Amino acid sequence: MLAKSSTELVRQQNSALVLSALRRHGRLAHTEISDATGLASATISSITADLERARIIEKSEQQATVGRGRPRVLFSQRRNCGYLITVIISSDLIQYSLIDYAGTLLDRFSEPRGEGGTAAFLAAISAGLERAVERSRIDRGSVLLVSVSSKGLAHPSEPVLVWSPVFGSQPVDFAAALKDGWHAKVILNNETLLVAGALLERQVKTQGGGEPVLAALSLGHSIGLGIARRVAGGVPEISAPNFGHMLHMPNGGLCRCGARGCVEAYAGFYAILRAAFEVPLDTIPAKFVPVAEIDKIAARARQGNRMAQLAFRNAGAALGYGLSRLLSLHGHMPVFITGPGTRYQDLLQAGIEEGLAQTHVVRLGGMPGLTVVPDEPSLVFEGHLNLAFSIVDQDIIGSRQSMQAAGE
Amino acid sequence: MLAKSSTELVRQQNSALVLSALRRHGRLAHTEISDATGLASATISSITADLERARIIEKSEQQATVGRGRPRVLFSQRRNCGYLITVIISSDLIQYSLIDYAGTLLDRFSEPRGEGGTAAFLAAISAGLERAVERSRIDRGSVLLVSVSSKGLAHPSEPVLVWSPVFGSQPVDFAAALKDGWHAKVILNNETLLVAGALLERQVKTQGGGEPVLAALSLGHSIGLGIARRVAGGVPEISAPNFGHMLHMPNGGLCRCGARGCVEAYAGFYAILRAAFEVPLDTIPAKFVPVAEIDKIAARARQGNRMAQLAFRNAGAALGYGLSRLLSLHGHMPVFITGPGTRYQDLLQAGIEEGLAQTHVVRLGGMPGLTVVPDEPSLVFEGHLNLAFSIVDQDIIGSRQSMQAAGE
DNA sequence: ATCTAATTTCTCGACTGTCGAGAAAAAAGC
DNA sequence: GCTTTTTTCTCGACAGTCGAGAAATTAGAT
Repeated sequence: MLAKSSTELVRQQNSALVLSALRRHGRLAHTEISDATGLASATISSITADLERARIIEKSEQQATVGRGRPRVLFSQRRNCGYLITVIISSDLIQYSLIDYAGTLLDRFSEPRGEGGTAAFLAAISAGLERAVERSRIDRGSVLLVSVSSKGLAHPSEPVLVWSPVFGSQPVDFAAALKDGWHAKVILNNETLLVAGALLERQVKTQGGGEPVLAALSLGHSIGLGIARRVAGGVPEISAPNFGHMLHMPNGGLCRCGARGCVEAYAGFYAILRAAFEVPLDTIPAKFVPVAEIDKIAARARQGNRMAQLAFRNAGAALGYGLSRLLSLHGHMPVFITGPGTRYQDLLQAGIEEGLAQTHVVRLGGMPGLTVVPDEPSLVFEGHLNLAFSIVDQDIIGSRQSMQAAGE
Repeated sequence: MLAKSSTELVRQQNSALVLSALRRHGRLAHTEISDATGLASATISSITADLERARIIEKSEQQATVGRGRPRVLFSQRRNCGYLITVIISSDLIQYSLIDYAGTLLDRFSEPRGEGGTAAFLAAISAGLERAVERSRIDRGSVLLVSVSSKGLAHPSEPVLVWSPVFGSQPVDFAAALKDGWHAKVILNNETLLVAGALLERQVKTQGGGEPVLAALSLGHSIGLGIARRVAGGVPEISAPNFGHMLHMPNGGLCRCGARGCVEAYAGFYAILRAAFEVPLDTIPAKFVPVAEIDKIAARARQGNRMAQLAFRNAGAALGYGLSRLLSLHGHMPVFITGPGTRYQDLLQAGIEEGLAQTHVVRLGGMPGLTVVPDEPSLVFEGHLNLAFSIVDQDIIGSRQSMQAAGE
């Protein structure tokens, strides 16, 4: 069923539009907002007045005026309107970042990821969040959103990790990490989903468009994939399919997930290690492989060692076949490769292309663009900010009380 | 970028809401529309008055009033507001249906699909369309939409068949089938996409909800797949990925598409034939296999013939592995199996389940629901109507002239 | 035959929103 | 000090939704 519309929703939508223009371009003047949003000047006056009264945005201190005419009044988000904490979970560390409403990074620290079960893990995160607010002397209640990312499968609507390399199918509910005194909403997303979102937003910013859809492939100990698509409504649609554990080969090598023949069981770091040393494919996979170990194999491969070369080539082929299936089921799209595994791109490339080349989609639409994007951590952080602020802004605008009561 | 909103769009949205309620439930009274849409009674008055003035809806002739109180006034679409033609292309026939704006089928006929290239094909369709309007003495100009369906890959936005079993990658632009005097828009969709859309709408109607996503799998000479998803906005999102030509097995059997190892090259009718007779897998596939031929193989399989059994089982496995990949990349969802191939479900089932069972998604989310839905043709037609009328209604409402000028 | 209750449709005024035009503000140049 | 230029702000017109209650119309009671 379609949703009904009303004049209030119109104002909400257009307020969101103003706020998102401010996010994208930073400080803007009245006229600039009007240009960016397409709304009439009078409408901008009305909306900015509302937002200012609600203490969501503020007029920046005057900067040196340039050119003649009435000086511009720049608007920007009120820094202490609220805060955002991002929690980036990787295999060995948990990184916490505190960001104010204007998007400025206030604090960042990492803590080693301890051993133990999900309870201990959640307790550690809970402590980390407490530490984050205490270090900056910020009221817990003013944290609007905690944005968590991890590898693995996130529940589509709840902040629950449905499957992860570390805890398997034992669910982890991050909502439980917030104790009393916190009012923040908690969201959880797959890491590579955020990367895909960040890449799409970068495209919008630089080319003002470009292809409307892309995939991000993260190579490392595990294999991550995110898809981002610009869709009619305006809000991009991002998802993180279970690519790493899609079937590559029936009855194939044993994977960390317990299944057989997953893509990861051929292309993950542990799989490359296994293949290079000709360990039987049903060997229980290594919990963790230091990058140095794979570097050694890569060095041998680059020196001509056949077995090492084959390990990378097969890994590439698993990825290529997997990508060909991705393109078959999601349509043709460019692929951006990121993660620690990109340093072996020279050894993987041939296999990837071989795997891709056979399929009908590729024969029809051509080889998809394969671009290596090295700096995964900043993409993840960017993705966090994009997604988190769009949610925070939506929530703030949605709660009409804040817009009206604050005006008293 | 988000889209800007305005009060006019609000009216558009709500008018569409009223029209879609009318589509779903048939004739409705003022109060019923209000209940169905959630709009205030006064708003319904205003909108229905507009639509009536624009000659889009009309008050039905009074029917026997029941119960006391002021008698209801029922609204329904004005039949001759415009017409819709559906063109359903199958391997041997082309079926034309003429439907009025109220959704009543006025005429239907089929013509054999001739030989020849794309030009001859388009000319035949052009003639078929002419015949459709002439038989019912309808003005070409009052046909609002021609909705075409076919197997194969449709262009995402244009009515162009990008790949089809018959014409291969030679594109067919159905817009060219309309000559002078026609103002209709032409849309083209994959047949199984329409099936998926129809199944989703049926779920909405009966259960008022149910799972928000499903897949339709059509088994026949070729393999079709459609995905339908209820999404926040209200308009369902339907797509037809290139499932049949997704890679099933690297360097596998030759497919009609020219690639090797496609799902279809193992699960299509010609593939079952090839496997049952132990013809080498790189044999050029048969253009067309009569169902009777496959029936014979099925009979032999049911009588215990090993080779025939294996042919079906391998076909099932190709489908099962393919579906497991679908679930990996699109999330867990129930699958509805349709098409002529459903009559061999008993022989395919085991293979399908075997192929599905191995994967991570299935181990996590359980075996997906597999439901056989026999009557594919009516699903296709239903899908045509759903999609076509939602577009027609949108267009009619969108063209503001019709709403205002008609009031003179 | 008339009155009352029930039910539905229609209308009015209040409210919220967008927009265009032009007034007001404020700095730079002459 | 006046003019030009540029930006912001304000006003009134217009479009839309909503709640309340009036108007319409029938069934049943008296």
